[in-house]
Amino acid sequence: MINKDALDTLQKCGIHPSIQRIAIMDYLLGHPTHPTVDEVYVALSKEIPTLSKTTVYNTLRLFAEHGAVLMLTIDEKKLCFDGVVTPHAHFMCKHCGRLFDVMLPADWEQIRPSGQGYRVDETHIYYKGICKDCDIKLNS
Amino acid sequence: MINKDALDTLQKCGIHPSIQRIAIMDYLLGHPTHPTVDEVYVALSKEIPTLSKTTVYNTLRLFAEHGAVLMLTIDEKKLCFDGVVTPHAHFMCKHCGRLFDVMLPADWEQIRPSGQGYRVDETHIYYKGICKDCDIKLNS
DNA sequence: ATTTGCATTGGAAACATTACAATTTTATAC
DNA sequence: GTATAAAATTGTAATGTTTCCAATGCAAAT
Repeated sequence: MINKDALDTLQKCGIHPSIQRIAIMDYLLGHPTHPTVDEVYVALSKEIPTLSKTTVYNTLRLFAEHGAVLMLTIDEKKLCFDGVVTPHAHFMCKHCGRLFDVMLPADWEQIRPSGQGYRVDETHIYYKGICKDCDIKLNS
Repeated sequence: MINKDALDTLQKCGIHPSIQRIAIMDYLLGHPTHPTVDEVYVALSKEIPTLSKTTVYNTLRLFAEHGAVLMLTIDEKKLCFDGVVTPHAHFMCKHCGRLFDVMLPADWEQIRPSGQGYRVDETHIYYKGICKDCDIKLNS
């Protein structure tokens, strides 16, 4: 049952399930490539021909508001979504544009701005540079 | 001479100065509030009535490419610019939307993606939550 | 079966960003 | 200082993305 995880995630986050919502969550969980709204829309249009892009926008925003997905604003040209919500950081290759998940030391989330009265809900860490593949290509 | 710092910055970054470029850099240095393209444009239109928004776009992109300013993609609704390029982190208040500068944790440079062959050029750290002012307002 | 309240749809509108050709400004050479 | 070439700026048009909204569809509750 491929949709089981998707449904579980929605329920755990208090999001009312629907065909579209399950399909979108399922797509995110099955494609950990940080897709954009358009990528999700194009891919799912095949299974759900009536799917509206507005629904994808609404649904992904809803998911993000409920903490069911992460909204990534790393690349200024495109907004990406990540179905993996366990704490991790990202690396964006400035050459190929791909976005990678990276592990960080276990305690990095404890690092906080101190003494200014900020109530921190989310910590975001990302890096930009050149990935391994592109580094090899560029040096050959 | 208010424009001295702006001119110095441009020259240090190898950017050919012009009236518009100096004014835009001067504005960023004098307004550490992380303005958007539009805010810069509206503010500077008063002094330079012929200023084109295209110029503001081109100039800020040029600055960012030369490392003269930081492009901040923290808020998905708006792209902001920061004239302070010394390493620091940011805090965005989800209630009032303001963006604050915060000190980086002392050991931020230790926190790196390790062993995956990534060549890291930039490190970005930011937090989201509720700022002191809004926290007080919300609890009263 | 009817009502009520969300969710979805699709087209239109709003908005942000970029492309480009014309113009102006600045730099360089004479 | 003038002529020439190069670069920067401008304004409009084009593009692309995101949101709005009214109509429709669906599902749970009575």
